[in-house]
Amino acid sequence: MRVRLEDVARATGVSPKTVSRVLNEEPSVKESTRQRVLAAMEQMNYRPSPAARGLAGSRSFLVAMLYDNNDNPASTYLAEIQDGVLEACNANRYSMMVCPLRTRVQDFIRRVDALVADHHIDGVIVTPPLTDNTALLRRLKEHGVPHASISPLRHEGTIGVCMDEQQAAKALVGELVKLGHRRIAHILGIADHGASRWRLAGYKEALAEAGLPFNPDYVVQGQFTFGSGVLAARELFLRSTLPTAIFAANDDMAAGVMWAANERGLKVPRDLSVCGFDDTPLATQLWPPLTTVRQPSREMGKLATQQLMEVLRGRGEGLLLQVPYSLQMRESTGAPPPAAI
Amino acid sequence: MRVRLEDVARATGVSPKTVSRVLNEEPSVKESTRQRVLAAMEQMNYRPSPAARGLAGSRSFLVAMLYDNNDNPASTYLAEIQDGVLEACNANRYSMMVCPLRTRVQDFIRRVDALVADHHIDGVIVTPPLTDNTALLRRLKEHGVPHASISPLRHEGTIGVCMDEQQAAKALVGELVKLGHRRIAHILGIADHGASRWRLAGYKEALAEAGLPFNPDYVVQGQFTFGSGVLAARELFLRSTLPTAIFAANDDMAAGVMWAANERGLKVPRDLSVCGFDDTPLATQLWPPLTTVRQPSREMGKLATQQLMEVLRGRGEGLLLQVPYSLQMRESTGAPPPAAI
DNA sequence: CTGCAATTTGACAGCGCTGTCATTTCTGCC
DNA sequence: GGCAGAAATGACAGCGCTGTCAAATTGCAG
Repeated sequence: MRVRLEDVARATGVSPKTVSRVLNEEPSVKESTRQRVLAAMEQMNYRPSPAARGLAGSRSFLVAMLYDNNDNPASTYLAEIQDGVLEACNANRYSMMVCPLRTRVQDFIRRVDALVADHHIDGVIVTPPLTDNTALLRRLKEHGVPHASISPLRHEGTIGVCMDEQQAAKALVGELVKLGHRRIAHILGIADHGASRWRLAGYKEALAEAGLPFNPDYVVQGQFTFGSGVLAARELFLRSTLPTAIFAANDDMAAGVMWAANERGLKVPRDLSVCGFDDTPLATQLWPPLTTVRQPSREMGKLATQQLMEVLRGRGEGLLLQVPYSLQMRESTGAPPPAAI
Repeated sequence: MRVRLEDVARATGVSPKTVSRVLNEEPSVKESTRQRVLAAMEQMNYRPSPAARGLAGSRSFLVAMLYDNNDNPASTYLAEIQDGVLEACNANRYSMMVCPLRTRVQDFIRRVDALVADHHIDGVIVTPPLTDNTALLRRLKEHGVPHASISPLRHEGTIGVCMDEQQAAKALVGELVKLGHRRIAHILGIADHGASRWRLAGYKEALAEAGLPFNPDYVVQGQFTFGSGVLAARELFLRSTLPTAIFAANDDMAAGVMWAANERGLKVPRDLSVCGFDDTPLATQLWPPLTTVRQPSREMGKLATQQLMEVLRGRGEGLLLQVPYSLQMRESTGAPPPAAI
């Protein structure tokens, strides 16, 4: 029926344990033996049973991807990350489970316990904003489960992948300045998300560098959602002097700004320049196409997972990689209206 | 260390096998015994080991969600379905794996074999367009793995969930007719997808019912993607007499149509009415908001999974449920330009 | 009460693999 | 050529649960 490790052992003329050693890439197997075993595995189409491995051994070959189910970042962002994580998992013969967490629910840490205890998870991929949830991270540590983070707020002692979002935001706002804008507003993301902080910091930095004043009236709170972008824009439109450009902390909110601009009869970019952050598919589907910062989410999921794999395979400590950003200057930004200068 | 089934047995004063029976909801356990066991499980916080259950028993408590990775429908659509599937799985103490399949690759059926053989998958959720992939379905049958489908083309002998898309499309196009449109174009989805067929059929039916001629020049091929919507619209704009309304087979293509309309300086809905299908988040983020048909994807994922569970639990055959559609008449549709009548 | 079938419970092996520790085989070197 | 030590391999138990089948218990008609 099923080809078992024992069958491979018999076919090769070695003990099951030796086959197990080959399977797990353990040292101290003679090269010639390893080759014979590998050949037999290949020839017999041997596929180890994850259940048996999980039961007998200390590893489950399972990785969980955790994400926040309340303050859900755009689903496209998570979908892309998931895709990358999955690819890296499969390439390393690991399986992936997805695990939405409702951090607002007091009990959410129990879900993590259950996940780790039930499935014997080997490692975890943590996505924003969970990357900065101390209760979660502490619990993972207690369980002894290693994790890799995607865009974590704190960089020390963390592995995974990040992007210099502050620099990117600064560069983006710098471009607005170059276009001639002097009154640039910003829509914040959810308060304690790293993304919000960095993007705000980059915004401030760019203003300072351009010698422009930081005007608190031009900074309004958003929630990373489309709807919050609409509301924030409406609020900005109440200012006695309108901004000539709005930098929203992500694309969804930028889309909301453009929607609100349409609602108010403002033409983008003639009357108002708009830019976002992330370069989700939405960015190029809007009219006019949205100026934004490309964040290679899929790649980031993959890289973070690869770093986790390094740890799981005991090949090292794992690194916090930094991926490059790239500005996507598109048609939603342009020179400010002449009257405004 | 870990609470095992044996520990619960000892605490209750019964044999491990009896505890196992309670765990698996098997019949022929005295009610009083069941209660005592359940109480002990609860009190000791017993959590069965999936690995051990999978190894010893015939069930793995694992469900796989399959999706096509070439002709990828909008990721938001899949993300919503996944969310629903996951919810239903968790509610039934099942775990879910996601499994992208590249059907264009000759070898894709091997991936299915591997999935089923390795993980001993109990059941499968199949999403469009895999729902109609005969090679896949045959293979699942050979493996004896039951599946539930989401929006399958063929309804006979299938369980899962569907929507009367043809009726929905007919109703939607009917609304365009009511608004006064006489020249209504349609952008097709990928040829052999059920969604494409039904939506085209509904379009034709509505035309017939309104006594309008079916004009092949007004039906162009799309691929369900935003970009293909742009191309299709540009093609329609080459017609000597422009259509006054375009019904795209999904929202992404409809967004493409609106983009192309902007590009050509056509104002929606003044010069052109546009509508789509699915009611993805995109629909309300466009300007003007898109008229479309709401498809409750998340709910559909959940319902299909529940039907699968019925089968897995041996409680019946499972049904093919039908969920209701609902028209979302928004601002992308309006009366045709007076000159065009 | 007894006998027999139906109900409820338990003993035991084994699912396919890995951890531990013992054993064998191979080195290099005096 | 023989020996210590390293390298390679194997024997065996057992991970936590369920399937099979046998045993004990119960219910009920006669």
